[in-house]
Amino acid sequence: MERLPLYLSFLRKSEEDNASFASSRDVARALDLNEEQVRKDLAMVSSSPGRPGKGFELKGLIADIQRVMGLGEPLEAVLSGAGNLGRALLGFQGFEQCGVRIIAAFDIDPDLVGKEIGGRMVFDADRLPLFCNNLKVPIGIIAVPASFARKVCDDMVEGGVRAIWNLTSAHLTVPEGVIIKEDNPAVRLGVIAMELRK
Amino acid sequence: MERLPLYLSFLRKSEEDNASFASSRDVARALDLNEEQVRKDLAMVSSSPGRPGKGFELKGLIADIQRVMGLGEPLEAVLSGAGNLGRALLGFQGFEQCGVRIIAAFDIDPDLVGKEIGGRMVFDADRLPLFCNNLKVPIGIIAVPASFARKVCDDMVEGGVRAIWNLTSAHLTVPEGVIIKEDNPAVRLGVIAMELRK
DNA sequence: TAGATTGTTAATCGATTAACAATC
DNA sequence: TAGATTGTTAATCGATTAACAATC
Repeated sequence: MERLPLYLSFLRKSEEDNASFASSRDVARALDLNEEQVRKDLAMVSSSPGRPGKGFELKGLIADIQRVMGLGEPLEAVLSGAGNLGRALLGFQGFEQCGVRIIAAFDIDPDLVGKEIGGRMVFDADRLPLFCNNLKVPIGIIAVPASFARKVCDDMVEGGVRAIWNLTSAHLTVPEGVIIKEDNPAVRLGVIAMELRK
Repeated sequence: MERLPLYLSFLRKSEEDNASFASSRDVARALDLNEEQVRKDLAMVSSSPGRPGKGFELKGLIADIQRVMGLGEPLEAVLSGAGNLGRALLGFQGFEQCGVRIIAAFDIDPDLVGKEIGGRMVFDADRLPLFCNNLKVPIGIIAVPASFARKVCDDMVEGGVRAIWNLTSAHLTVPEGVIIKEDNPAVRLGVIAMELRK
């Protein structure tokens, strides 16, 4: 699944170069992947079979990947925490390309509440549960200091959010049925360091 | 490997609570992991065997994990890009706990160069290769706009950096022997969205 | 001795890689 | 027909999970 966005961006680039077919080998080389793996992935998502000797028809393949990724109708997300990390996310281009749109931010800092950052309004953190409930927001992003993560997570669950992306160093437990993905930056960098030491 | 920091933080907490032993089950429950998996992990890193009926001795286990993670002598890292994301990383507590210390930041913005952020100096981006070479910095972090990522990556390789953490949406190819880890935020959030759609 | 928890060995699983016949 | 590339089937691999005898 995590390779789909990579495929998509490469295939779009190829299309701009006026190509009309792409072979697994082309894709694999451009993205430093295994050719067989790419072939298998593309066969999974493609609705029409690839043409032996030529590859996959670009237009159809791009449409298929977009369909699988749910593009065109991005899922909405709220962001809690409008500090440096939150602002970085609000400024990030590319979420829409991956099927997600951040529609609002929340913070407890009165100086930030009411401001607009990257085109999105910052609301008072207290209003997060009601906001999510009313708008049926399915995704929550936690970008607050670790000590507030537990509270924010609870608020999101209360608001009916179905998936949470936790960027803090706090470990969060959520009720059954809620998806949580923890991306602790320190852990990710730490793994690189450990690989280096070996 | 990515579980080691989690173990460490839980074990430290236990130690503060005046416990002297921790069983695999205790750890597994606290971190929502499989008991057998935890046992296997701990057996891997622990220099002294666990005590059947009691668990692992906290003090020794903590020391062992720290040793494996290389704590006490964190690896040094440079950060390229002192925008919102860069500043978030500079403010992040917890990298040291994972064996890495960011020692300097680099940016092309003259308004930022010469400033200090989170106790680290911001240097002109041009000076990155020389800086890394002189100080034998092993790790580089890329937090610039995607369009600059290729150039920054080349600079880091030129500077002798041996591992790169790429936080942009650009796909980077590096020479053999250099470790690269790509954490495209849009991809990570996109995967969550795809899981949600299923 | 009894109970809890370990370490080890085997089974399972999903993902990746390899091999090769099918086909445009 | 020949060549390139596909789709499929089997082999490999690493990680996780399960089972159970060993032991403090």
